[in-house]
Amino acid sequence: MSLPKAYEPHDVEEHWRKHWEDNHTFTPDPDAKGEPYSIVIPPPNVTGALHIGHALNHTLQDVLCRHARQKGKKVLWIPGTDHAGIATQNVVERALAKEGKRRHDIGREAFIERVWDWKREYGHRIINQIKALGSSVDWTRERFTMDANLARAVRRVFVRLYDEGLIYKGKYIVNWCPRCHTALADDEVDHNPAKGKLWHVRYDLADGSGSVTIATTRPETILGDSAVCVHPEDERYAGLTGKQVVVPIVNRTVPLISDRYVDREFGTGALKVTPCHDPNDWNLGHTHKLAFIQVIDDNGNMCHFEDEGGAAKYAGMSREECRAAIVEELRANGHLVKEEDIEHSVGCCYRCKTVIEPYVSEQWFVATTRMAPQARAAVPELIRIFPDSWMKTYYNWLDNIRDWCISRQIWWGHRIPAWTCADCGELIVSETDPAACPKCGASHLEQDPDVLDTWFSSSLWPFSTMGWPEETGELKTFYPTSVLVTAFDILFFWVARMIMMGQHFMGEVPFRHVYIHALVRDEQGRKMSKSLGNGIDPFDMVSKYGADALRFTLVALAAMGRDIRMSEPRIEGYRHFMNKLWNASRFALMNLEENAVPEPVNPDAAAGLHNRWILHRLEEVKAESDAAIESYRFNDAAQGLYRFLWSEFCDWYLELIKGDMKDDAPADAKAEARFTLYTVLKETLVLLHPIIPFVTAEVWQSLPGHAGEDIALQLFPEARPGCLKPGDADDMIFIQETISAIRTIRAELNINPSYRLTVLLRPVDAKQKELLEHGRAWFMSLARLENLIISAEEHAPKASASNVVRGCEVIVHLSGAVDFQAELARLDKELGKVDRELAALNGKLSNENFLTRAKPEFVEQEKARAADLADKRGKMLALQKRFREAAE
RNA sequence: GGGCAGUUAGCUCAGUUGGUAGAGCAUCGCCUUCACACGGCGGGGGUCACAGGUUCAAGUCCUGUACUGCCCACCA
Repeated sequence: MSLPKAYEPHDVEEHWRKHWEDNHTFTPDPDAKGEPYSIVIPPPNVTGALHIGHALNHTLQDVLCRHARQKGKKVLWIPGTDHAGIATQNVVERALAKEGKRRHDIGREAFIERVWDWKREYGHRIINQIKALGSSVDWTRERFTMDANLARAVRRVFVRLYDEGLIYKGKYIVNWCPRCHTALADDEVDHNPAKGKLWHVRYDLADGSGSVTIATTRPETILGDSAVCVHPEDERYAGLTGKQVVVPIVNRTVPLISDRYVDREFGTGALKVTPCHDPNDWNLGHTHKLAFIQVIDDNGNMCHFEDEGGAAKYAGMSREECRAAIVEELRANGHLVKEEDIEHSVGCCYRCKTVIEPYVSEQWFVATTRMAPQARAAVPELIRIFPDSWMKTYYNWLDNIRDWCISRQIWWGHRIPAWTCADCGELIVSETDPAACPKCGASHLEQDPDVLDTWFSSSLWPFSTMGWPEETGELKTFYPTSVLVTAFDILFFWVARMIMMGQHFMGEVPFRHVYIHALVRDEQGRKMSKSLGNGIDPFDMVSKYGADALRFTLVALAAMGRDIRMSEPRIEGYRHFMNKLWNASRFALMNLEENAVPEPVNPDAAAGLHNRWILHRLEEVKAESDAAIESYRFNDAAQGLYRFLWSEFCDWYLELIKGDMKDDAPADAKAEARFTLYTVLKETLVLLHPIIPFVTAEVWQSLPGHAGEDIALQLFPEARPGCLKPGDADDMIFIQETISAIRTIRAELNINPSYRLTVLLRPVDAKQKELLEHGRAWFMSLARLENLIISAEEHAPKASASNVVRGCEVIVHLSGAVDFQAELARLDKELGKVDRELAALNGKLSNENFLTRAKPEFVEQEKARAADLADKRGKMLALQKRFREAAE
């Protein structure tokens, strides 16, 4: 079987994607043997597109899953998508807007149908993108957060929590988007800096004894004031608390209170309190039992209120109009003391950028304050977070948690399973749609119009996807999942809530590990975003460089706890690695007999030093890459394999066996090299497969004896402890160092690479001599020699260039026009290095404290090094002297 | 304001119990050597942000400073 000269990913990937899907390769049997290993995918927005962050997220999970399969585990990786309430609704609303319609024009049912249409049309796109990356998910278990089964789980959870008092309905001041007509979670509000005005307004004391000046950016809320508040220790206002003040315009008499919340430094140190229209004032209103006066409605307009002081004229105005009008009135009646410019931040709807309005309304809540302690206690005993620096962040959030507002005033999502009886007002919360009021029997029931926050269904994802509330085999086998892989930005919305729900409904945490990976940034370290236009589309990259190149890049850069800076040239660079692997494999195939598995030899007893060396290194690399993946050090795994394959296997091993592969080479040497080549390549392919599944799959099935096989089903190679031979490996490295020394001399003296040199090696002892003799053929080919003399008795000719490697003098005969200057410069440079190192070492060794207090074995090691260097220095000085004489 | 990271070669970054500072890319020189020019061989390049401290020994541990980035809270 022959492979094309350069790796072309496109067809290869297409073939294997289809193969894996058609064969249900990644559908586990829950009853099979083996330890279970499971992951649920963090479901991306169904109508979105995967960005590079998803590509990283999915690639890391895929590495873990493929690796776990290799370790004999039964692996379940569940794919799916999220309905993403507000985001999706917005997308569809925008599409409607193009037809000149708004959602209210077509009505709730028709609108929801439109969203489903949209989902059916665009849901495939994201699924195809997951497939393009090569993710080894179980496609037979694909889930969507609005699936019927998941909807059932949502209702079950809602009703149970309601019955237990952990879900309640209450008035609360929420972040309200007057345009979207929905409450927003705190984290759905963007804080944008804005230029505004700070108006200083005088409030007269009711007893006429003076006044207090407050500062506000929102004078329109004066209409809803129910107190003025100062800091209890503020001398400026000492003695005033407890008095009454008169709110301008409405002439309302309200108390002057004190609270430590007030910042004395800001404005005038006196704060007007509007409990219905500011979250902090809401808290003050409750602690000080103030009046709650609503003056702004759900559209952000001034609503109708009691006509105090003729204020009714403001009703119906927008917030902005009213603000201007009130400022004018204050100016006119002399209450406006000062107007100053101020830079402050304004909360805006994260979808539509409308300024949010704090608004008191009826909402549903989950009492997460009560669920938090148990979720907090799960870390780190039951759940380990990697890297553990995120634990503090997790604790910090849970320690400051507030109840979770779960109702959203939109249409797309899980509708709240609560009904109100139109006749008697009874509130009914039920898993199934009730036919009649259980209290009065009437059938005029109105379902709550709100839907649940998207994260509500997401928080059930680890068990809802496995069929809960049924007691399924999946749940029994695969819950809790092994690890959750996610970016830190949803640690709060999602991870903590999954933990709470898992503990509450499954009696067990939803995952054992949480691996928090990096954020992918651009070359300048900026977050990739659509608005900046600096995003790298992962699928452009896949089509240009192949999925493996993209995956390898992401994995190689995924150092724990650090962001990734991504750029296209980097991916292009790693594509070269795919090609290198491809060509190394081509070389192997050319040197193996077609369709014939090499005759096995005992790898523990290989005769060739090069074979013993590469087998030794293979064992080390196996252990290292295994350990690296198991401890989420993805970059270590990728870089270790990169180095082994390129710098050791290709650069040295393949060159070392070329002699063995010649027709006239001894049969046993050829057989041993072939088998070793075959073994090392095969096992390296398996080690690389979790990171680069496609190219490894393609090469694997072209190997003799593996036609038609799927590398995804191969087990992790067994350890061969008998192959670990550090001494032999070191001997091989000595030969490599010696070859490199000759090459360096050649390059630095500008001797043409094709010119065949004569070299003298003067070994320090018989063992070294024997070793060099063993490597004679390698010296001849890899250093391109005409003649090699290995003898301590032989002396260097005067016209020669030299170096010393582990005491062995390496002497290159120079003939013809010798560039004396070049060689002298080279020797000086080399000696300079030795001198500097030796000086540092001698300094250390003459330090009494070092000799007495450092670990003895370390002192010994340093002494040996010093002796080696001194020996090298002496030899080089002698060689230099001889050369100088020749030069004169 | 509270908290968390980071600062190592031109660039992007590794550096796991303190013990000779590394990789990839880029750069320079030589080479169309029969797997690969998406290649081979070789070279140059770093006061490990700064200042102290602990230690025989600090990129690594401690304290402080500066700068950068992020998270949380607040901005009446």
